[in-house]
Amino acid sequence: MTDTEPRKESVSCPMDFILRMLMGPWTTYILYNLKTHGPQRFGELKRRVAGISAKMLTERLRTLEGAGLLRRDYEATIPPKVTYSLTKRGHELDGVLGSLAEVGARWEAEDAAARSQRAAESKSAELRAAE
Amino acid sequence: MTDTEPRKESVSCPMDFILRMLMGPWTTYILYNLKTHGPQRFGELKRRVAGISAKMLTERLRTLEGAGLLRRDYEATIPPKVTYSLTKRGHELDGVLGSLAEVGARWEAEDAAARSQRAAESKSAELRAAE
DNA sequence: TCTCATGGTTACGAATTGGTACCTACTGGC
DNA sequence: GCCAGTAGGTACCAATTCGTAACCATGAGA
Repeated sequence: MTDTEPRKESVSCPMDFILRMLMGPWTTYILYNLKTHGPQRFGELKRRVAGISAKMLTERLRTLEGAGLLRRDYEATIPPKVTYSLTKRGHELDGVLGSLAEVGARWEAEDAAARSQRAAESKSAELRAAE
Repeated sequence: MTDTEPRKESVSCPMDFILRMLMGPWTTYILYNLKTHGPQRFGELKRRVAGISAKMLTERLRTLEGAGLLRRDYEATIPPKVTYSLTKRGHELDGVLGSLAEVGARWEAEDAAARSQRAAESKSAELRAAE
C-alpha cells in the first residue's frame, strides 16, 4: 500500500483495475448522473447525488479524473466555476454499465416475482391451515 | 444504517446492487477462478487466490452464495468436502465481466503504448540535449 | 456589516475492515 | 503421540475509511 499497490498485480485479472474504480462508494452515482444529465458543476452534482459529502465527492472526482474517466474544466471566475464531464473513456463504460444495470434489473424483477410467489404460497398455506 | 440501509435506495441506480457485490476485495478473483477452472473446493480456491485469508474467503463465499451467484455443496464425509460452483446467475455475469475485462485490457494496452511513446520521446529529448 | 454561495482543503474522530492467531473435530501417516 | 489437512469459527488488533466541522478567498445581495 505504501507504493503503487504491488500486492495483487501478480494475479491475472484485467478487469480488476476497472472494478477497483467503479467500486468506490459513490462512483456509480456520479457516473450515472454525468451520463444521464450531461456535464455538471460541482454543486449541481453534489445536490443530485444526495447524501454525499463534499470531501467524498472531491475525492471520487479526483480519482475518476486521474483514471481518465472524466474531465475537469476549471474557470477562474469569481465565484469559480468547475464543470465535470465524461471523457471518451468514460463513455466507453456506458455499454458495460448498461448491461450491468440490465442484469441487475432482471434479477431484481426475478426476486420480486419469487417473493410474491412465496407470499402467495404462504397465503394459500394459511388458507389450507385455516380449513 | 441502523436497519437495511435505507440511505441510497432513493437514488435510482439498478446496477448499484450488483456492483456492491462485485466490489468486495477478492470477489472478482474468486469468480474469475470459478469461471476459468470450474467448480472447486475451499482449499483449492484458497491456494489459487493467492494471499487471501481463510476468513475473507469464507466471508466472500457466503456473500456470493447469499446473492445466489454460487452454490455450496457440502458433503459430510471425513474429512468434509465442500465444493463451490457458479450458479446460472453467476454465469450470467460472464458476459458483463468479459466485456469489462476487455475494456480494462484495452485501456491497459493503450496506457502501455502511451507510456512507451512518452519514454521514446524523453529518450530522443535526452539525445537532443546531449548533442 | 453580515451572510450566502462557489469549490474546495484540512483535522479529527468514530466505525468498519481485514489480517493473525488460535480453536473446533476427525482421520491418516510417521 | 504429533503433525498435516479438511472447512471453517472466533477474538483481538491495527489500519483504513468516511463523515463532520471548521476553514480559505472572493464578490454579490440585504
